[in-house]
Amino acid sequence: MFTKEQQNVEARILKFCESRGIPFNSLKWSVIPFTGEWGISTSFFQTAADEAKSGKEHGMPVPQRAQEIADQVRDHLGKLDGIRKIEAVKGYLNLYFDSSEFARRVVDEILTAGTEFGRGRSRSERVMVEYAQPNTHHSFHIGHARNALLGESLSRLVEFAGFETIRATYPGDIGLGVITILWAYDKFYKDQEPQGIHERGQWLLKIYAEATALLEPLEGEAPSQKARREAFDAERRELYRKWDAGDPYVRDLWLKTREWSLAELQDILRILDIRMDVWFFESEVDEPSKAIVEELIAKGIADDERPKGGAVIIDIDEKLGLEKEKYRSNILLRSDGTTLYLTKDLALAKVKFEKYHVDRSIYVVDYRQNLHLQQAFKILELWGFEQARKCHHLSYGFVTLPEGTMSARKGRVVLFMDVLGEAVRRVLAVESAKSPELSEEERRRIAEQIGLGALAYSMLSVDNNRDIVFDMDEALSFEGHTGPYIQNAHVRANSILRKSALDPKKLVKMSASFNYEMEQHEVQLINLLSRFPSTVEQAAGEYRPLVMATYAYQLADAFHSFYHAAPVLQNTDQNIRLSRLRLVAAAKQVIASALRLLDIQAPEVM
RNA sequence: GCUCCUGUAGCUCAGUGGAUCAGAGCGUUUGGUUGCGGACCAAAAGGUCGCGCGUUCGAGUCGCGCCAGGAGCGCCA
Repeated sequence: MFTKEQQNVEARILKFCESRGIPFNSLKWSVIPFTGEWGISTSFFQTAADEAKSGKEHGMPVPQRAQEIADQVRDHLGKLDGIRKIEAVKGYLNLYFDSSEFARRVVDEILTAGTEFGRGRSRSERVMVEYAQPNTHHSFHIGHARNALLGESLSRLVEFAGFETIRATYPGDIGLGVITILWAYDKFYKDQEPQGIHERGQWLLKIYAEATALLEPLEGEAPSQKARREAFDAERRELYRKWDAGDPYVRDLWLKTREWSLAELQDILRILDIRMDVWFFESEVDEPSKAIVEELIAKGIADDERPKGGAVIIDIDEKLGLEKEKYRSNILLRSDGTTLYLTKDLALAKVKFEKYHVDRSIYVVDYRQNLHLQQAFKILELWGFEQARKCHHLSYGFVTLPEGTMSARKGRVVLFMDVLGEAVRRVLAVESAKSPELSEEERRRIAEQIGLGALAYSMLSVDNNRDIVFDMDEALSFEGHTGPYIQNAHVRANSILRKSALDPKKLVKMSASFNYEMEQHEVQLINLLSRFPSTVEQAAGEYRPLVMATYAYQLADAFHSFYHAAPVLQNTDQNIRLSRLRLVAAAKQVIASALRLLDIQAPEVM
């Protein structure tokens, strides 16, 4: 917002250095750490160090010389337009803007742009984000929720940063796990079907746990037990073979139960306010992926050991000519010719680029699949697929429970719907006391927004590569560094605006000067508001919703402090009152925008 | 054995391309008569940033080596 002033100053510093024979690299500008005033700063340590290296001796340590240069530059610059004060301290040059002018510019820009404030310039690149890849025939748990929230927040960030964004989901609708459930369902529960979308989905998860128990070797099992287990396993494998061969009975059974899971998934995506553009299914890329393997074999990249009773193998390191093991080797087709997860990912990548014409493809998948995805990308490269380099794995840590890893096989999972239910219960307990005037329906709707806000924020306020140990009390906390704290700032801002009895549209058109002695918290709030656009860019560029989560909290924190320190409606000075009302409107706008980028609702009351 | 991730306050975590941050929340302690909504605010206490070398004018931040925890490594996804 003060780029013109900044460029002007930088040009003058360059000229000054040239005239003194001081070596000059471009300057790095940053905001002055909070001092109650707004400005930018740069330092001359690098300049002084460069100078020393170039052999020009001043007989003083670098920091001292940096301070000397800063002093000289300050004197040289003299008085500048739009700059209220220049100071040289500890090797730094600080430029303080005129606070009133700065505040006016920031607030004007936000109110004029509205929801568009902070949006990046539109770019030609098309980005696909793939997330929400739960297996069907299971149920959506809290780990899937982290993935979905992370992917959705990233999508919103990338989109808002100016890229055309395509959201893609890739449910694992086939594979040995799915077949295992089909087998158990057909064998033990044929033709049964519980009522209710979520009940039905969750029931499949129970069947899965039961089935794996039957199929896993037991400690010291008797010969008869072993025989039974092996017989079951043979049935399961046979079922998979039939599915692969397109057996109508198996396919029908598969489609029917798959639909149960998809209905549940769709409902959860609706609850999370996620609208997918593209639905990929593993089963769809199953056949195409076999064709790719044939090509890899023909090109001599993969080795077909099936004639010898083996599988189709690819030794990536060898083909890449690497001495040390890095990508290792893997199986592309089982010895019976069926595909694996890796195989299908090859075909999927091709579809993404060729059918949807994307320029960049982001995979939101937890870090246990680091090697898997590296292998997939490298195989594509070996195959000659140029866009393999445009594939990025957004690796993140997984969600565990205090008692250990979640395991669908062991039935040890925390289901998303259960957490949501608990969240709503907890919010309602607080809400009925705080907002007795709300209707039952309204209260319920807001409770869900707050509960989901708490959950989403707890997931997104931790950096990608860290594991989360899920703790209900922590995830659903409403106080302090939480989603509801931020939502509450939005509600308070709204409350002030509502009580002002001013038409919001009118308020936007009015002007206010901020030409009074501002409170420190007021300046800090404006300072943070001005940083929203650069925060969007950083978060999107680094694929890190955490950056936005941290910002949103800081902004809400600044607003709460402002709220207590600076009276708005009670202020008798009409100029201050109006300036602050516009500031509150701007803060409300940016808090809402930041929350939206985190896939968190911004309620008007709570 | 190889590869990757993590180690910052009692706990959960921030700390962007080095300097102008050793920080936030929770918990603990203390304040905030009516007040724009107390899901809040103000304040106190609390850390050799796992350890050791190295690079640099300067290292939670970069490099290397250890230690500790986690993850992955051919017919699961």
